[in-house]
Amino acid sequence: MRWTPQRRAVVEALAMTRGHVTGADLIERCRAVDPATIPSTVYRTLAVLEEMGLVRHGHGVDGREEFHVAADPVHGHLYCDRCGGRWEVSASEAQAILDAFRATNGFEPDLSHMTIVGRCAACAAAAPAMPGLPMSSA
Amino acid sequence: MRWTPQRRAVVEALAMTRGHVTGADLIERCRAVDPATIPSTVYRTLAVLEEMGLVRHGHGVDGREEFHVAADPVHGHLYCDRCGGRWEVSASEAQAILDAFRATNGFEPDLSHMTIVGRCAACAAAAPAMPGLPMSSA
DNA sequence: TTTTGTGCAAAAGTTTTGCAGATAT
DNA sequence: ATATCTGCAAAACTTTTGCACAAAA
Repeated sequence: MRWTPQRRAVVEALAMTRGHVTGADLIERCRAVDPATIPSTVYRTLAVLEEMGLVRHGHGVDGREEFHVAADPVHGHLYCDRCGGRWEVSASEAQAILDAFRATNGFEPDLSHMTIVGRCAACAAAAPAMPGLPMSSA
Repeated sequence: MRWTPQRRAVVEALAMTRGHVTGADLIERCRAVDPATIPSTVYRTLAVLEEMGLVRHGHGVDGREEFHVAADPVHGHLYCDRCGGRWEVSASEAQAILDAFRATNGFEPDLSHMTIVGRCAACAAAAPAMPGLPMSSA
């Protein structure tokens, strides 16, 4: 594994991010520093970093990949269907949720991988999703 | 709203599907019946049907959209990171999970929207994900 | 010096859009 | 009759790939 300026740039851009970035975002951020940044290099770097375990990815509401440094404290993402609000669930808050999954079928979810879509408390109260009635989707 | 042969075809293809289909899949299925099927028509039809509440979409492990008829019994999807296995969680099985979310922050997740990635019971036992150590990703 | 990574350009794949002509109602 | 769809073609976007050249070790 070679430590090149390009890889350094990607890692720095990533480290400078609180939270997640899409590939396209990251390219932008790298370009802000070095306009000569090449997309394929960024994606290839991300792939290498992920293989090394330094970076991980999840998916946002729209399904696009979102990258973050693996060292980040693990947390889940919630997205409200109705108001568009976003929340984070810390690992400790998620404990009960993980337990519920485990109890149901022994599955150990990686809550940080996929954004959880649904209704926040306020919106659920304002417009409860009726069984059978669809929620509007992202 | 006009009931055209094309829309009928999309709805029929969708109804004939047990479970979920990606847009591309659905186009294939329609083409099997009518080779003249046009992608944009299919996507536009899906958008209309979703607006009408007849169709809903979620996201697969890779983030791609997956469509299903809204009348389908609601269920969640689990995907194991390690063995690639897939499981479904019925609405009733998911009850405890929903309760856990609710208890944590009042959020009402739509478990059918996003595939939950993690480790199945067997894989978790075989190779527990160490805290801080990344799981390999999809 | 040799292996590994980069730049570039092009492709792959899904989904969207614009517009003229067709069609359901 | 007319507002609404469809077909077509092209674009928008993200991500991937092939290959010759460059550079890290």
